[in-house]
Amino acid sequence: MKRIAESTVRRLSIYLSFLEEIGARGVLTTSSEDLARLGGTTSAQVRKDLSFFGSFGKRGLGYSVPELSSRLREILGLGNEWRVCIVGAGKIGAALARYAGFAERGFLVTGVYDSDPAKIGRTSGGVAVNDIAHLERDVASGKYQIAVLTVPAENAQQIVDTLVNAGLKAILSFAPTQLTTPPDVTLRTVNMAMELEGLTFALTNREPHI
Amino acid sequence: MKRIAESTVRRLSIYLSFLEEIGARGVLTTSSEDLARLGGTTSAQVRKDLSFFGSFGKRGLGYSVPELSSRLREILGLGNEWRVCIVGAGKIGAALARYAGFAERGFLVTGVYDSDPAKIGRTSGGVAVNDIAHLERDVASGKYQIAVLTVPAENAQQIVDTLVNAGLKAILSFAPTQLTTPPDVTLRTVNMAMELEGLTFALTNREPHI
DNA sequence: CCTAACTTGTGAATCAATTCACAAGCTCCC
DNA sequence: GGGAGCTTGTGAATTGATTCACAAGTTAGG
Repeated sequence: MKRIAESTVRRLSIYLSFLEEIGARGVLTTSSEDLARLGGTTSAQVRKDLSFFGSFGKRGLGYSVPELSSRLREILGLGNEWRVCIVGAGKIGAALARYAGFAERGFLVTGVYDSDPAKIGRTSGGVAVNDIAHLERDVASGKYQIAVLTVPAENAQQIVDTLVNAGLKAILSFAPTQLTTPPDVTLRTVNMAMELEGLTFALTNREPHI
Repeated sequence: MKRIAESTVRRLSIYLSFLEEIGARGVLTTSSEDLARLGGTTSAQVRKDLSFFGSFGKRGLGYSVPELSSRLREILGLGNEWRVCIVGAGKIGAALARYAGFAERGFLVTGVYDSDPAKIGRTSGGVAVNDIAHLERDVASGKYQIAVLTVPAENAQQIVDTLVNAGLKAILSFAPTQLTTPPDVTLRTVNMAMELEGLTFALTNREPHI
């Protein structure tokens, strides 16, 4: 299969979330035009995005909401459940561990890891906190498919290396630093300071008014 | 000034964070090659990114670390402090309110808002929680330049509309839904479910092995 | 002062993503 | 059955971002 752009995958997520919303309201069919309006893009973009994966609509009619939902869930790999661990039992780690949105989408947080002896053995966001010394062993044994990193920037790369060594293939990092992984390991980074800087850039460099 | 791509702005943030790191270690000059290596890009990309804003280096020599840092801080609008409010005093809101990374960069969280009477009057992440009924008034009076939204998807668009009405120009949303703003209001969205779906897409659609 | 060794800044070329535009297919209704 | 009215799927065209490649500037050393 041809390489799919990250922007396309992000839009598929958006389409799916709308399909589920209108599906829950009982809507049975929709069109690329509807999906575009709700997702802030164009109908041609929607059709092009979907066309990378097949042809799911009916000309003249549009798309079946349940069918397209189910196809997108399949494409996005949401058919089965995913076991997730959170590394770093700080405030953000705890908030994520109990974030309901994860469970709804089939992401099960089944372990939290930290290096602080004061936290090990307690729970964080309803999940037991384990000693980070066991992380490599647990990942290697296949206990998790995805790791979420909420650790300080200083430790992040070393933990990534440990996870990669143990065979993990997918990491979501909240550490405010640039990380590197081998090409077969997917890494996504959410950097809040960077997002805010995007805003202050816009505030600073905007035309005074139109 | 010509329109700057969002990807360029993100890279400027990365360059700045490296410049500050090596600057703190006493390094005085660097090159586009160094910045590229650390930031996971190419030296031509670094030079092109910088060229949109001026010419900050010396041929044959490279860039002065303190000077380029200061130029980038200026470009990104980090010269002054920014007053930020957090709307939604849940777990994530509280974690963000006390996130040290914000203060370090000049982002001051000076107010938290919520609609839950049980939370109003208490503190969240060390900041007083106000009644969301006062949000519009406070924004309109210029108390904040940036709002961070950590509210459920259902309420998010309505709060965005309130903020826009009150004259706010920059919003960072953690609500898992697509939001719309007028063109003169900058909105960035961080959607954790979407990030995880990017990972499962990769896990599901990857070549078995090379 | 002149050459060698670097590194920037930037047009031109390439590569990637988005938009256009239209043939083809489907449904409904007369 | 046939035409009107939609909407998809997709090559072609366009727009946008990245990479190339090299002239021009800088330093160091003899």
